[in-house]
Amino acid sequence: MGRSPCCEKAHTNKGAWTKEEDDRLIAYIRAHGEGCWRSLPKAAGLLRCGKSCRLRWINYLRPDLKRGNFTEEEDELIIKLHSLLGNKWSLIAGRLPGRTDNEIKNYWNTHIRRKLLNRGIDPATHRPISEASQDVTTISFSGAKEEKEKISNPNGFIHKEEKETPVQERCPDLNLDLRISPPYHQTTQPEPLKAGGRTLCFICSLGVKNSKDCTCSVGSGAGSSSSGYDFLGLNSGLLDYRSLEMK
DNA sequence: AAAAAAGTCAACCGCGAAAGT
DNA sequence: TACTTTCGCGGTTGACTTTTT
Repeated sequence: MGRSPCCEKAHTNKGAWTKEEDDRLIAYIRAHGEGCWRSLPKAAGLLRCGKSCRLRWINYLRPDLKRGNFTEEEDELIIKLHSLLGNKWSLIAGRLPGRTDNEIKNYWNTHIRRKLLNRGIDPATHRPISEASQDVTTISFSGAKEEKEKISNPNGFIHKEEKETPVQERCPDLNLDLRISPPYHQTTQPEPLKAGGRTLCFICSLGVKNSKDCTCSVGSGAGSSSSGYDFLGLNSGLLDYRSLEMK
């Protein structure tokens, strides 16, 4: 079987977009809106695959993009959100108007990681590096472990003992590769989060705008991300970690 | 001034989930 | 229910720029 390609690769351009291609894409989306990305290139007269068009539009051409340097407030928000959500860049981007997941991901990898390391904080675990290297080991999740090993052994050398001795994780709080739900059987609808005196469903608590999965009707229209809700309970401490079950 | 190294970021790739049939 | 198609996401690459030697 296998997955069919999203477009005919033989007849598509790759690499950097030209001004003309940008103009065509902008003009088409202005006229017809964002729609079927698969058919868009042909309809717009572009020799690009739909995926490429989507990416170009979302990450670069969208009129509501901010661009420019990140502010200190944005930095701190990204760090906070990353500590809660991990590498869920699209969710993080959803909380930063005008920023894209790709932009935030790049910014994290180039700036914030270093910034946290300079502060002595492990960017993977958001804990002090000294603590992380002493007694915290992520069990059986290679990505997180490799990250830790990189931090504690910057030259890449890994001690055999460290590598082979499983150590119980002391504070397994925010490794979002895990189901961070306690043994918990939900027989009825989970109690929604409350923020600012209003009730939020899980979808809205993550800042997902206009989701069809929204059960509280807050996410649509004027009430969502721009209204100053305390998403994730960052400010109010209302975060219910059971609601952050990721996988 | 030139070469090498490091940093940046747009774009690509492959996968999983959702939607459609 | 099974299969196919499309979309969206996160990881990675590589071209380009900037800084250092």
